[in-house]
Amino acid sequence: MKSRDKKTNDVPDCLKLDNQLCFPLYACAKAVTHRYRPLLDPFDLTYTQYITMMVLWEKKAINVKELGEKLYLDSGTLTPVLKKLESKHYISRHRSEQDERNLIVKLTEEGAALKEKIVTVPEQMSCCIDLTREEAVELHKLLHKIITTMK
Amino acid sequence: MKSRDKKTNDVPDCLKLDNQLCFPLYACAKAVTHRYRPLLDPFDLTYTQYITMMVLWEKKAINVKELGEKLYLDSGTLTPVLKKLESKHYISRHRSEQDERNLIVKLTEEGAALKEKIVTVPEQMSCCIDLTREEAVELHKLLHKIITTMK
DNA sequence: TACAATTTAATTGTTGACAATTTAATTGTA
DNA sequence: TACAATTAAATTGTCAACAATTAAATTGTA
Repeated sequence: MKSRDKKTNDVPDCLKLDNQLCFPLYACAKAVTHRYRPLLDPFDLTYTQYITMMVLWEKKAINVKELGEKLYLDSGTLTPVLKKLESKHYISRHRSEQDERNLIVKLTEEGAALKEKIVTVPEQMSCCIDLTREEAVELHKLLHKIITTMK
Repeated sequence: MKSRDKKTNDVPDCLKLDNQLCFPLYACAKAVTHRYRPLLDPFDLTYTQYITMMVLWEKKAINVKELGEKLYLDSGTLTPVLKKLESKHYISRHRSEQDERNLIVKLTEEGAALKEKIVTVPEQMSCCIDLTREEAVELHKLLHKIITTMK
């Protein structure tokens, strides 16, 4: 029924969009990110800028490399994101004095203060993801399993 | 333990990257798409081009609107993707004679032939996603639940 | 110490994603 | 029929993602 050669409409099952795991994953990630937009607009943040801020709320100072490891992003993506956040006065960017290769990113007061206002965002998001607590935990577990084995 | 106000390191739990569902989703989708790259390179296809071809292998002719509904993409994304696929001679693009607003996308012979060669790709992918059959089914179910409730 | 190797960010170039707008064709209706 | 409203795709502009390369600082070692 699900072998490679079994065909309906002369396409192997494994080449059908809906039989793949990757496509729902891709579609779902886009749909969720999309939902963030109206929630983040009032704070003048994009989703990528938001997750960058999340790292900083947990860790006041961090360099680009370490930030990239947490977010799975490289400096090519992060440099412009960080410059944007700096221009919004949410973060500061300075070279480390010990090692000038490192760029240290820090929250500004304004950036730190944002944390208090923005807690409504994850609350609103979890509302519109219509899963039970158990389903959410299960999904989280499965996603992490893939992420760790992929790395 | 997981209330909004419960804090460790003075960040509410709900604002921690790893407590969110959206971030693992985003990270996982990127990791999987990334894995496609070396598999698709020999066919000179990007992931987006690949899923576009998948729709066409199932449905020989389709217009941009319908294609966009299947892939959750708009014409702003699809127009350049389709032009690229056309330049690679995998598809043809023609206006419908009945309604000139519609652009009809069709497989070329070369594009149709690609299907036979590319079946190894989903096979290789399913190998490197380290889930049991049951886990994969469960993940698929959960993702679809989110996608449908989000739309 | 000198200089090769490594490390860190930034830059460049390509592709993707999407909002907002534009253009052209078709449909609805006064 | 005339023309307003709608529809489909393309265009424009912005941000994101990532490979590959570059520039600068640091580290390792002959």
